[in-house]
Amino acid sequence: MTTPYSEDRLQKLADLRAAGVDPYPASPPSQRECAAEVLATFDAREGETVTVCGRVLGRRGYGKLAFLDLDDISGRIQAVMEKALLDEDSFSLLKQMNLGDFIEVTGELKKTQKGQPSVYGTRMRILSKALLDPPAKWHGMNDVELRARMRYVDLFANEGIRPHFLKRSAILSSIRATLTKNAYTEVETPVLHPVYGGANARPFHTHHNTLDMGLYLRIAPELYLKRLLVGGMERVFELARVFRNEGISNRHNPEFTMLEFYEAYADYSIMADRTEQLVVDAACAAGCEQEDGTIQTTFRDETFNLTPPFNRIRYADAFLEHVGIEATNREALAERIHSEGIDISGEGDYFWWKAVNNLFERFVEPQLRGPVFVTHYPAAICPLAKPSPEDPTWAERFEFFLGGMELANAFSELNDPELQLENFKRQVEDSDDESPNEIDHDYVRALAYGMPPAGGCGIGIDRLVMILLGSDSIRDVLLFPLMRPDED
RNA sequence: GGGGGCAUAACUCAGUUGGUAGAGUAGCUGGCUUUUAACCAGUAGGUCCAAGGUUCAAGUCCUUGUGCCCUCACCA
Repeated sequence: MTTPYSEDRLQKLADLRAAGVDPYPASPPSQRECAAEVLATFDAREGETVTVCGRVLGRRGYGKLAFLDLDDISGRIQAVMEKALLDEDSFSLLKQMNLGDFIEVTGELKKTQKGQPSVYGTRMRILSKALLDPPAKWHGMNDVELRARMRYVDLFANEGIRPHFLKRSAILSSIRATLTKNAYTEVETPVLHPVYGGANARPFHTHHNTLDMGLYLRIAPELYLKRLLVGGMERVFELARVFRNEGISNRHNPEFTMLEFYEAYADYSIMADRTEQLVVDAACAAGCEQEDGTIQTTFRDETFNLTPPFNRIRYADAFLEHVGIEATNREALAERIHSEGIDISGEGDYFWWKAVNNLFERFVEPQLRGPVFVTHYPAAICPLAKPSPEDPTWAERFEFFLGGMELANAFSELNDPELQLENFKRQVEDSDDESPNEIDHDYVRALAYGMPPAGGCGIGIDRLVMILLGSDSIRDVLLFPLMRPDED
């Protein structure tokens, strides 16, 4: 999509240069103030001379007078360009200016006849000449494809987009604050993994030239973060960009952000407390607090009450309620699995419970509007979780559901190196294309040095942001979602 | 990967049973000293996503391809 620059803009650029004006000057404005700051203090400062900068997004011109709307991150301010007040060079510059250009205006704070606080320019300077037209001012840029491909235009042409992404940023800050407040340390672990693990997903492959070795982009930071528990770092978290070579949908992007946090001497239940606090704090940071003190968000036409505490139910109980069969009733389940046309693709516990879980996903999960913690998952499908002491059929694990989506997944972390090795071996034997096909022996060795009992949790941050901001698609909360390149 | 939908000017969109391409905004020219979607007059702007096909004639119908959207599958 090569868009040739318009003739007239190129002409104006040439005219500027011919007049000895640098259209892309190096020197920054010396005493620049932002629009919101000027407007907030306007009444007290009327008559003062200030300098404001911004992108020209509106212009209403007269013969010897023009009104310009200057847009900066804080807001918009009107500059009045009156021939009688401006120096001659500045007034003639108006001719060479287009919508979309960045300019600097110095002038006196004064209200217009209609009472609008404005800067009456005495001097103007071009800061950056735009060669492409901004989208139509009233309609903005609507096409979702264009908006995502050219987010740089979306951000300035569509109202509300910058605040929207600033809220995502506020949620991330809130997460860091909540965890730091609880004595967690933020860490960074490798993105390039020689062996992939910590989740079931197909990885991206890459290659290191000098070492001549294959590498994977991480599908989860889990196994490295738990190595840190072995090393004695008791509370760690990582806001990790992870990569999964899977389908793309309105809730899946090949790279996404996952928060993982691990805490020694904690278990899945304490992690549920932490998750609750993280979600509540993030919701407040996103502005979900209501006047009556409740915390609410509306996502896909459904309103969710995030006022703590969140419900907790057992997997087996939810299963019985929505499927109508005891999760341990093998005979009845076998019949149901068969009648639903679900394949049991192999022998043994793993495949059996995978089929049972298939029923759970199909009949229970859609009912879980949330916020709700589902606890005690079948141990056979939880190779990294500690089996429950009361009944090893179940693992000390929860998944957290909100807005009909799985948002978080947590365990009491398995720290028995021999059991872990067994689980890894079974995983590799049963490898069905999704699960890791190689054993991470270094991780097992780390466990053998002793890992304290610990709880760990992973939260899908993009989905959390979607729900808190009421965005229907993951693409609306990613600045640059993955797209096929357009030909050009 | 399966099914469905969309693709027309820089942006937002019209375009009838197939008959030779339209508007608003942005741009350009002129006018205008209080507008805020400024206004008035004029002007310019198109490989109708691409390639084939049917037809006297295709933006419109058919086939294939490309991109995006929705949906199902997959993604614990």
